[in-house]
Amino acid sequence: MQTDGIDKKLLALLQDDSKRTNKELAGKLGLSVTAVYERIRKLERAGVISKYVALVKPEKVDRSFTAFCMIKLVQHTKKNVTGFESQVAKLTEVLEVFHVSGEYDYILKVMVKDMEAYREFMLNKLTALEHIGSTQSTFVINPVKNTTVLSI
Amino acid sequence: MQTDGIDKKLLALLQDDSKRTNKELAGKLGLSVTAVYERIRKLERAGVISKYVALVKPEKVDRSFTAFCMIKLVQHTKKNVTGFESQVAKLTEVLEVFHVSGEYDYILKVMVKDMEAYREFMLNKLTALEHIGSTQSTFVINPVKNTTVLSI
DNA sequence: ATTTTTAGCAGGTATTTTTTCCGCTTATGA
DNA sequence: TCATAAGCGGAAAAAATACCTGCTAAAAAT
Repeated sequence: MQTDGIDKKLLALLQDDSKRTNKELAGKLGLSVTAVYERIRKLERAGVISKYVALVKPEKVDRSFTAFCMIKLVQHTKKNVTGFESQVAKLTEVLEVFHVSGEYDYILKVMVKDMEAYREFMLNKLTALEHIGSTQSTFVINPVKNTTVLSI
Repeated sequence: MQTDGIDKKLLALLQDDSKRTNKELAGKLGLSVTAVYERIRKLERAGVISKYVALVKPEKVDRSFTAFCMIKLVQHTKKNVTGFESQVAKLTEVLEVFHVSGEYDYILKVMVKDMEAYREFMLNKLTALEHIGSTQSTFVINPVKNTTVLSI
């Protein structure tokens, strides 16, 4: 499918606040409510919009300690890779996992309550996984920006 | 405010899919529609739920090339830091910016179309910023997990 | 060049959902 | 023990979504 300028604006608005009503969107876009409705349905069906979610403030639920954990595997067999990936993806403290180029194999973004919780996470959850060679942790001093918005 | 077990379940459900109706939530939680409605309002007012957003699939809008960019500043004066932070936060290609401990000062998550777009971004946008000492880029080979859900 | 087809949109309506109101019950504290 | 407040359920009102019909303009076909 192709997205025109109106679709781009619509996506920007919905990425910023998905609770806007079709009426409000129609006003901002200069369209009728029906037109907005159909454009949104089309974007959903095409998979451009993958889901709608509520975002929770980390500090309100004791998850404001963020760390990046870089990981090297011991050996890169296919079995090791898929095994490690499926296991690490299950850890709820780990919000993001990326297989990356460079010195380390994986970058993990981990969110927990505090340093003590991070220590426990490393000890009992992460290093309990098989195939891990070495790790290196980098701690977030200040989250300057953290958005889900893709500017299109 | 304090959140009980039902609130935790409710937050889990809304973080997964904010389009669930109060009726559906009421069924899953064993409450009335009104009770669900009031719990959600309370979580919103307390700032536990910060916002509702639509998530867009990167590959559908030509933003599936992801890189982490580590940055060192030339000098750590307060002016440099706040200047750099406010400028880098404006770049739409940069979804996340963290001031971190360790060898580098900042970690950026950058999403663009492809390597060529990344090269242009580095050349024209990022290194155009003042105060940057050195950078190091790490490229994502495979995004294994990428969620916004805080498990509470 | 003319007709046919299709895509996108507006207006109206039915359906669903959200929001509000009211009263009941239970826990809390004076 | 009584007063107060918090949380909940049910019902009604308000609002939003989903659907239907028909119009128009652009694209495709003859």
